[in-house]
Amino acid sequence: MDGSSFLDISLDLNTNPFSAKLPKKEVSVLASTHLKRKWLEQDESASELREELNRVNSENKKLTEMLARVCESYNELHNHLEKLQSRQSPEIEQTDIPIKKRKQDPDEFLGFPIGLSSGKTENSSSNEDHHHHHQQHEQKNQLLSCKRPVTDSFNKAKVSTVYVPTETSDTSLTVKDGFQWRKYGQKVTRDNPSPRAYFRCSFAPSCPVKKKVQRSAEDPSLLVATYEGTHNHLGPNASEGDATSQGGSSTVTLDLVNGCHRLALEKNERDNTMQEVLIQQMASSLTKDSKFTAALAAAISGRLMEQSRT
DNA sequence: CGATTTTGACCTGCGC
DNA sequence: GCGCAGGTCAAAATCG
Repeated sequence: MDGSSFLDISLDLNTNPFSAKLPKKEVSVLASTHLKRKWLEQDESASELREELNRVNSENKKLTEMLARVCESYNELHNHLEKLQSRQSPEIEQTDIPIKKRKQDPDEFLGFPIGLSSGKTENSSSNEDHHHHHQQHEQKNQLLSCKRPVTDSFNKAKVSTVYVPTETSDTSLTVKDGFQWRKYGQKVTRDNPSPRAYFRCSFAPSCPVKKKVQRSAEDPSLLVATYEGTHNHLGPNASEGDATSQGGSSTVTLDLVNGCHRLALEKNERDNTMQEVLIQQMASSLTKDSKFTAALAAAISGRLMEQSRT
């Protein structure tokens, strides 16, 4: 996927909405000194405003450049990752989306582009090889197996994995993704000392989405969130009904993760997971930058106001 | 007081 | 058939 296809870096941050409306210095004949003073005051504040706007404009430019750089490095990373993947597991390319069954051949699993299943080195000993395979199998099943009687629709439920960097001291096992979740279970699993938390979307039973969150055994600073299924509703911050309706609301909620998540779901399973990992990391680092989020919020609200005017 | 979380019990599928 | 492990349920506890 081309990074720039979902991130329009030509975004007009709209931080200069008044530039076209600045009063031209037409000298009119002012009859009284009172009026003259008033005009001088206005002129002064206008020049102050202009200065401020210039400053904001240059900041805007810097942000745009920053964004372009981020997209560039995203594309580089993505290409690099694809190259690595095609070199390491060419057979993977030919397989379809795996069915969630315990008997699933581990090699067919496509959901772990990074780390989790590659922490142990390959060993030529058949016994250990088997053991290694078994461990991989277990790890993968950990995130995929579903032993409940499943309906057809559930069987087709999309599974995606998201890695979220967190503080190692944070034991809450919460991943902020814009949706509201209700925890319904927690379990300690065999090959990971940290427990796994089970969440259902708060809109359940109408929304079938579930997620599992567990700290990565290999990198405790990472939370591994596994999503099953797709939301059949908007996020809690969105207006009800039509996703495209902006409804003239002046509130802008930055939900980069969610938006990208939805985009990624349109691709196949493997790409989906890869993209989400990268997107998640990008989004989390961007949303941590308060300046960026503020500027983006201003830009979006500016756009909305502009649209509502036209 | 309703919503949410916790946690032990129970269910289910799989391998032996 | 049995044991194991992951997933879910539901009563109790906690929170806002």
